[in-house]
Amino acid sequence: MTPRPSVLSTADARRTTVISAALSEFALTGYLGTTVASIAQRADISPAYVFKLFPGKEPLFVAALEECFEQIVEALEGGAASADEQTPAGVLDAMGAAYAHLIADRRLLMLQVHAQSAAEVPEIGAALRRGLAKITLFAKTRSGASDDDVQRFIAFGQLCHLIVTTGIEDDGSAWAAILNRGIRHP
Amino acid sequence: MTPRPSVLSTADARRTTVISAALSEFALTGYLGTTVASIAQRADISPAYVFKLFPGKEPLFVAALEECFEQIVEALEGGAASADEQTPAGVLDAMGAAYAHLIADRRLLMLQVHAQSAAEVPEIGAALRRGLAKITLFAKTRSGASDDDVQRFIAFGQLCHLIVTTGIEDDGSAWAAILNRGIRHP
DNA sequence: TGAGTGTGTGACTGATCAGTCACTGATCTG
DNA sequence: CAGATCAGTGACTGATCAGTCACACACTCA
Repeated sequence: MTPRPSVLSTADARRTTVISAALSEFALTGYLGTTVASIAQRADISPAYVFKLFPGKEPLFVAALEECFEQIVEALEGGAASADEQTPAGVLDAMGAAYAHLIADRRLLMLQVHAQSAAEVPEIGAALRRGLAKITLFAKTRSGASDDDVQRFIAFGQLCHLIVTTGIEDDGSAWAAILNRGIRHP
Repeated sequence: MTPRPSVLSTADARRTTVISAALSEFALTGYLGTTVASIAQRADISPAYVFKLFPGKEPLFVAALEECFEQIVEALEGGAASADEQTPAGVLDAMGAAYAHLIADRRLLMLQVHAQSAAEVPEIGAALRRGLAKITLFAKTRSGASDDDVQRFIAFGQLCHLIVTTGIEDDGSAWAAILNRGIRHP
């Protein structure tokens, strides 16, 4: 794209850019559906250099997924901090609202869905479990809610993913309305 | 495989076999990760003939997904019929148990997960919505439960999908135990 | 029996893509 | 300034795969 890089970056700075580009691209087209070339293009570097920064496509996906979960936990932290009432229910609700707000652009949500589909790849499955563990434990310890409530929190998060992937947020038909009940989406 | 087909099948019978093979293969490796050749091999025919029976890979996935939802609704029907008490809660619970039993082999569950990941493909997204609509409406009308209860039914189904794709059914760690609470899996 | 129809395949093609390699040019250090 | 190190790329390869096509073999029925 840019004819010549006027200034060279450090490899670490590039890696950050590439992870961000990878997050966007993988979220759009999934693990197998995304080419390293498309990530490189979004990051404004050559495909060859992507392979010099990361050992392969799979570690790149894992890095993007880890970044994704980091951003989610951050958002949950922020939400919890700004909860009106610091009761278990209040905090959990505020975290739900923060999550709903965070996934407005759908990148973080879609990447999780694609990761589930690619979980047979050992490293991806492991990264998914680590992220899920982080979120679950954080929700539990930060809110102090019961195990049942935390489970429900995650379950409705998954329902939210289904609603978005199927694109029925604004579907008014009877069945869609049942699933959309009380789900926040900005 | 078989050196020569001793007897020819009708195209319709072959189509049924191919759809079943496609269901298994797509469930294992997803939409993009599955080759038509692997489906053909499982169905014991040549890849070329698969393309004579179906116009392409995508319609084949859609057919498999439709078969998947048909089997699920059937199972829910069976479960509901055998409910101990025909109250909304009783019927919904029996349907949950039937679903848990049905997805023991994970093919139907994994195909749904992969379909979510491939929902950007218009025909696949549409098939996914149709199936979800069928299940939701059936759960609602057959059980007569409240919208909230039906929504919860679907949400916990999605949680169940997450548990299976991440493989934490038998994980005893604290966070996994929270998600596994009271989830039936045979 | 022979022509027509339906079942089924081997061998190909054209495109795509992860990953490699030899190389260029910029920056840093002594 | 020398030479070492680091950022970055173009051009390639080897493999894979959806889809095609010409053809072969099996049934059917007049």
